[in-house]
Amino acid sequence: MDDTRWLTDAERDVWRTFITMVGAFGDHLDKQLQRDSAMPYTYYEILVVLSHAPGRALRMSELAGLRGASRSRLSHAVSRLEEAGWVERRECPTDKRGSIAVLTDEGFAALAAAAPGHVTTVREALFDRLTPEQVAVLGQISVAVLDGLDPDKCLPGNRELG
Amino acid sequence: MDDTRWLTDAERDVWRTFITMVGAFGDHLDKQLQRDSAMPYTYYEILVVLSHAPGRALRMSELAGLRGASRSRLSHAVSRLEEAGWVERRECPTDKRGSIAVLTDEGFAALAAAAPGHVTTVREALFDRLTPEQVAVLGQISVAVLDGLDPDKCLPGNRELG
DNA sequence: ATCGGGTAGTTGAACACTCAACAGCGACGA
DNA sequence: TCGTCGCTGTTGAGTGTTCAACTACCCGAT
Repeated sequence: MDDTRWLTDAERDVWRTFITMVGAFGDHLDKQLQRDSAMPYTYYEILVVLSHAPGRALRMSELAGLRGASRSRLSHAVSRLEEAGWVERRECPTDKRGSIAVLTDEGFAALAAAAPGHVTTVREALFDRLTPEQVAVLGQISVAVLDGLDPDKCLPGNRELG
Repeated sequence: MDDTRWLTDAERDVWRTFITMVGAFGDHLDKQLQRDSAMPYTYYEILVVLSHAPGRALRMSELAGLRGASRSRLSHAVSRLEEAGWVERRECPTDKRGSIAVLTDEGFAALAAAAPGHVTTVREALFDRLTPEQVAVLGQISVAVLDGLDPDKCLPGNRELG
């Protein structure tokens, strides 16, 4: 009664290499940002998204949607970023339920200071190690997998600051 | 004074798609295992590695090395797995500093029960969505990136149970 | 023998994320 | 007007990870 479609040996090799790479790569990214800029990668991404928004401000739920994060997670994160002086909360004028996260000048400066090291890490650990063809295929793979995970969003490109 | 090699537009698109995919895919994996088998993915992997070891037992540091985890993380994790009755700690006969993690029969049963759902999730979310060529390139990419992250290990294949 | 440096593993605090519950507000219909 | 329902955002508890000590032990050198 086992109708599970197990992985072939070749698939298993790819799978284990892939999942190990993803873990090690994520650790590498996080450690660099934590060491050089005292922020975890997820917080960096929040600052990036805010920095691209008009007025460097976004409703909490929009911010959560753009980053694929839960409202709870974002609320906790913004509280931390507020303590650091990088983000402020404002009331939403059109909807009293809402609250708006605004990137402060300090937050933008912290982001600008963190970006070169982060982008360099990404380049050295990823793009410099791949051929242009591999990069192209990686993009196709990512889109294909993402499409399968749900009726998805957050693909529209965010410009600048990697 | 900016000698940072920034990403091109095309690279940035690939990067954002890739990092979003990795996050969403990891969440997907974790949620499935947590929901169906009450364990996080990292614990599943510990059980997998133990199940392949001779006698289903490994020194803590070997286990940590094989899974790319810190000793601290592994120690906490094994404590949890011990509470669940899935792993036991034994003293190491040849080195009194050491301790040995042993997979219990219950732990093996839990792993066997969790494996089909997990493998099915991996297949549906990843392999079923890619062409054989893309899978092959994904393997190459993973090896290339992993090679760059440090004088690496943990590539030797682990057989069975995905 | 024992001293010193390195290794193995554990611990507790701090941090990040999840989950479930909650309060507050908007929108729509009776 | 008044409910009701759904949405927004926050909160606190529980879980997992990291970091920095710390203990206990092995090993090699003097």
